Amino acid sequence: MEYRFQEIEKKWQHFWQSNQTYRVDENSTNPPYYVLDMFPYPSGAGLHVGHPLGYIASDIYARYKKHTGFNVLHPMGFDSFGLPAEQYAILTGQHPAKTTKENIARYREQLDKLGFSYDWSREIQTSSPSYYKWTQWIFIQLYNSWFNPTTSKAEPISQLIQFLNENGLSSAFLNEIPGIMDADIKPFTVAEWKGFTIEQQQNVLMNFRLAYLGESFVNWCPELGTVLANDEVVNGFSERGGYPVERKLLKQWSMRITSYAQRLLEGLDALDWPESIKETQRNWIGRSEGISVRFPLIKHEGWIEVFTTRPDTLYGVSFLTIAPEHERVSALCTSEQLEEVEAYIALSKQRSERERIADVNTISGVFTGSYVAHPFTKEPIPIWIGDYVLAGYGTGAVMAVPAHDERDFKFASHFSLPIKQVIQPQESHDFNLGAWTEKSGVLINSQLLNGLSVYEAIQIITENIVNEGHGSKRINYKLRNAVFGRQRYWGEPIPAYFKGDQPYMIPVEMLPLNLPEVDKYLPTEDGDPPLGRAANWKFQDLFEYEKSTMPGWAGSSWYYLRYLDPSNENMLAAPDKIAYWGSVDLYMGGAEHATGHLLYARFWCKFLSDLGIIPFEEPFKKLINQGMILGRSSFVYRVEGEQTFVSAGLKDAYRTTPIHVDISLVTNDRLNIDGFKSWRSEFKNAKFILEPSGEYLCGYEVEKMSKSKYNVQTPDELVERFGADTLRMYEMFLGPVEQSKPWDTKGITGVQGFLKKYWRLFHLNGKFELNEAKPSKEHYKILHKTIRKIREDLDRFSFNTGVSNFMICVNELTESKGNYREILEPLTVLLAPFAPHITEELWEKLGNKPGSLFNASYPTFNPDYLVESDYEYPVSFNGRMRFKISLPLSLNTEEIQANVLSQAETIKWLEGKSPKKIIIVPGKIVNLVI
RNA sequence: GCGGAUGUGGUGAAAUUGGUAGACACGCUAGACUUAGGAUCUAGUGCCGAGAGGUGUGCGGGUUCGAGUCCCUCCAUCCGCACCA
Repeated sequence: MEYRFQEIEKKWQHFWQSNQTYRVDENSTNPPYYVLDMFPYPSGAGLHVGHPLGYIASDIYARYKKHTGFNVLHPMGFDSFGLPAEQYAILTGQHPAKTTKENIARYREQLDKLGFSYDWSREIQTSSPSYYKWTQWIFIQLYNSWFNPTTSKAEPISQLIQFLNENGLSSAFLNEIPGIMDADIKPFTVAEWKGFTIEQQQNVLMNFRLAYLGESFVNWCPELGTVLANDEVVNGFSERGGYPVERKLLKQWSMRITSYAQRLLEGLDALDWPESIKETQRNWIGRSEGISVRFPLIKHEGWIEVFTTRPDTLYGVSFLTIAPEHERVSALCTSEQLEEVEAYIALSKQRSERERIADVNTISGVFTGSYVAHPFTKEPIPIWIGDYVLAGYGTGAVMAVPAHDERDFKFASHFSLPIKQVIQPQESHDFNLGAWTEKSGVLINSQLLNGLSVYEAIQIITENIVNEGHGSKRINYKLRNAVFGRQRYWGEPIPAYFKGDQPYMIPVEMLPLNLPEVDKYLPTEDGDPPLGRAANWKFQDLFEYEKSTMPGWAGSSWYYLRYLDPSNENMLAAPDKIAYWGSVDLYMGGAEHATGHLLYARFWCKFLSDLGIIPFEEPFKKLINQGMILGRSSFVYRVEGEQTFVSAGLKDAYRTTPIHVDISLVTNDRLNIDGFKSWRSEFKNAKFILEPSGEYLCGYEVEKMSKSKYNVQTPDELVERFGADTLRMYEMFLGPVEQSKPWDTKGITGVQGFLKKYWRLFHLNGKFELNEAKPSKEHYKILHKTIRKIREDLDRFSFNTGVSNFMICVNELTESKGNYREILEPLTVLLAPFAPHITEELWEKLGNKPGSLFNASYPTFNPDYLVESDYEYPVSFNGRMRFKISLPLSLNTEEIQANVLSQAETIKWLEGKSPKKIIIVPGKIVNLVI
């Protein structure tokens, strides 16, 4: 009987759906296990074969866990707010909700065809009000919280108010608070605090809130008409769409993620994540330990504070450089320098972020005319302005030590400023060519530091700076607070309204704040975001609502929690359900979210944990990044000036132009000529120069999958031709999940052949028929060897070798006529996670209850069946294997040696010499050294 | 520049702790069955060599009885960050 995969797959998909086979709840005595895929954004293009790669792997693992006695949560949903749907809406006038709904339906249909074990009763969509109600709720909690530096935790803002009532705000306390460095807030006493107006007090509190409205330089994308977070900007262009991005000073809703910088960094160590992702996050957080040093101004009040990690070079300072945006710039600029400085600042304002990045090597700057005094030598040091200093990092000012910093060196060389050596470098180093930036060498020209190593000098000078009141130790982070408002329509409304300039949160009982209808998805004439078009967009008909919406990452920052209790109307998820399932055990998804989603989700998780809503600090225990699947484009070669196409093997004899051809017309590089002719009218009368075999061979190239390259492979088409089980196994067979690889259908027939062969094991003369006798030891051995390997493979997520091991097993069973019920029944359970449809069918035919396979327990490996009496020893001479000899495993080292030495082969290879040494590892190898 | 990862046949790859390199699959070659199929089966297939044999995991070196695996130098490719003081 033929393996009719289409019939079988349809039958079981229908069965699973109508019987709710994959539904899970908390009423189980089995331990819980949570397997999660990064939910997709439902784009108009649908899924291509790259998307399911991770889904298949996690589905196999989830099913495996289920078979081995876990209560497995394996949900799926859609990240359904976002720019593409809105861009499409602007073009067509169609409501984004409509296209989103259609796209979700299409995705769902494609996913269903692949036989995933998702519990769809838990489906969530970030754009549905019942979901974003809780996204808004979390936002309000963030607004009502601050980060207490003493406890390193988020606490209610009411506790801060109480603290300020009792203590006021000291500069020491202010210094300790991570994340508010860039805010302009001054210390005050209790009396001053109490004397503030309510508005003044609120303005102070705004500097502490974890979700806050603040003025800062933001990434503004004019084309998209919205601000973007740092991770949404790639090399000065928007990640979505690739439009230019500018710096702009704007009042914006932001997230004080920098408060959590230290905890986000520390938390990484314990995570079972790929090293590259952890490293990327560490890099993005960018912790650096150093000291801030105050250089007193000459002829002005106060000082310039710089941040440095190299205080050992303090005696090598020859000038200070401050950022063009530095707050003291205009005050410090003397009248002689005014014109030049103003011109420079105007120029650097004009330069977009993109230009600055593209133009790193151009050195520009200007002298302010003012000086500071060196804290120890009291020598005057000129203050320069340079745009290589970033306003947003450290103090926006650096002490320039040209001899030991590459950028300072270039700046000094360009403007002929002094270069003062304070570390004796390696002899070979030439100061005409560049700075000595190594942290090695002996200090010179540095008074009390002379003769010390760099490390010692850092310790001593730091102590002196602190003791003499010139500065304090400081830790800086590259991580910036994340801009949270988007001037777009298709996102969660920010649940705030305004009385005058003061924002207020709407009461949580009134959530959700529904996304209003608008006539157009464009900004208003006054430049307000699209929500400005909504009729009466006012709280209680009086106070204007916030018009920005939340960014794409808002909904995805906590969705893993909603799956635990998706329809709860009273809280984001019930505490007992959160306690039962816990955090995600296995998270599967792409590496492109390293600094976006994965960092924000960790931030919100820590916040919710501080609030006591969840009992864990990290959302995802183990993370696996599935690799990208690249497209494999096919080409035909048109002879120049003709409608003649020459096969790839013969093309070098002609002058040809390669043309992309739709990969659906190509099988194993062979062109479907008739299909090609009717593909496009211009090829209707095409002529062909064929290979001697009579075939037309196409050339190929590996590129990104894209419509314009005709290399997009949809899973639907392959499911149609080969079946879902074949596609599932083939995607796994391609190679390790973590690895990127080109898509190539070449090998898929091999996997299909395997399933056919497996199917044939159960059939004799076209009928389902098994050998009911007791299997031989040999057959048990085949089975148990496979059980062991498959379990090992699954435990280390090595799905590709798993598929291979199934092939080996079926090959061996076929060869040895091992069609015993006692062998094939456990094998069917073993294979079920990989190929759920064919195994369900055979499971039923074996006489089991339909649909019960999912709950069957996984076969266990019995070592007794693998006990061997003999072993084929490889015998090596000088490490090179020459021949094999089968010996009983019971032999000891001496007996093995005696046996090997008596072999004719051994005598031949010894060539009359006697071995210097004989290494024998029983059960492993024999090696003779001659 | 800094950080991470990866280099193995014609191709995708395997080799979990140092112990038979290339499992499994594609492709290719030859053959069988065949009114032909994108079907199935058999044999072969790293490279050089007629063979004996030699040689072989990016290059060069080291440790070891033994290295794809450990150590050092270099090269290439991919990814991330990048004027971060």
